[in-house]
Amino acid sequence: MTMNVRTLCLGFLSTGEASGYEIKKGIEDGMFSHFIDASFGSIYPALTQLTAEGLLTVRAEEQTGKPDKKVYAITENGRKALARAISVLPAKDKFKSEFLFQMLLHQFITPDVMLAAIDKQLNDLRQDLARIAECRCSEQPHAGARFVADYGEAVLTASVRCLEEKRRELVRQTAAQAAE
Amino acid sequence: MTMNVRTLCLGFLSTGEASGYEIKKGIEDGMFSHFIDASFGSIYPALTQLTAEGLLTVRAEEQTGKPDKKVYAITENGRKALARAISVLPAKDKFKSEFLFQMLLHQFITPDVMLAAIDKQLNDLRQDLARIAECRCSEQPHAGARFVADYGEAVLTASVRCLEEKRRELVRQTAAQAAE
DNA sequence: TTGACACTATATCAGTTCGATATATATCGG
DNA sequence: CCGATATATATCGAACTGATATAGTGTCAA
Repeated sequence: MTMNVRTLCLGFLSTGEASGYEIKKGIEDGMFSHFIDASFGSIYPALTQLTAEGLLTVRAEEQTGKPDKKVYAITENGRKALARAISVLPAKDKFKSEFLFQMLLHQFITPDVMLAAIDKQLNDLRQDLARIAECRCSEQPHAGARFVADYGEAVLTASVRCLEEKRRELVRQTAAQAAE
Repeated sequence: MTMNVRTLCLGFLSTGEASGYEIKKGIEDGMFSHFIDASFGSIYPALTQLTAEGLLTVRAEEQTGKPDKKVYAITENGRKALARAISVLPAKDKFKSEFLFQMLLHQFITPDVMLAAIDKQLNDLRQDLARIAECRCSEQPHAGARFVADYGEAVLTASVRCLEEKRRELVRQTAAQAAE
């Protein structure tokens, strides 16, 4: 699967036309955000390239009260390229966590730093859960959206539960050591 | 948190000396693998740089039956730099999944491609679970290792359960449509 | 015995992506 | 009127991946 920013843009635009800015925001806030991210520095060049290849069309749109924008739309060739790119066995998921790195090397940090990290992590996870719930309400829930929402919710809920237990354990231990 | 390959190497070497090759293998097979990855192309330059800065020491070791290797060990300054790097609030977790991208855009793929993708994903998840169980047995389980193992196991188990249900649902639907 | 393959080991490099920054326009609150 | 925030596009250095090169050693079947 050729999973790069190009394919991501094609995927996003398969649901409707949008500008580079709107793609970035849409990826951050919508269903894509659970498992993908992309920066302006990769989106804008990708859109220019895809347009040059005839997989997208551009249209300059003047706006009142906002800067003008370039609205991109997917072409028939673009849809074919998208279908081709995602009809391959997917690569393995990639997960990067500074938090777990910190937890594994906990002997190098103080208990209060550790507790702060856990609380931050719990907060991040709960925000993600809230965003999924929001997507469920706002977007029309076709089968694909329901799939990724259910999957994301299952994973995040399990993470929160595990972390809450770990947190209780840590507080208990710290209190016990302070009592000595 | 300055979480880059440099910090990763310092973290790995905090548990004992190793060569660049051993670091790569250790990251792939051990506890680090659940939440981090790094390539030779980033590890080797990082080790050279860290050594030049006095955070590591090198020692050439001749081997019989294998090519010679450069064994790196962390210095006192290296431990300090590591402690400094991980005593900061961690950045948010990053999760990339081609699989979920495919599932979100399921209308562009055929049911058999979808089923193959789900089976591959289930297989990947189960392999990860097996690796965690293996780490639990082989490595001496200090608190940090138990933390990341429990966390990883909770997340992966939830993923597998969710996916198994989704798979059953899909098979049921496909059979129903074929019967029409 | 030789050729294919796999493992150990280090190194480099093109291509991709991130994160920061620059630039511009417009709205809104103080 | 100033500063903050939002919309919008673009660029660029730094970091990282994935592929490739190089080289020594072991194994195993044809």
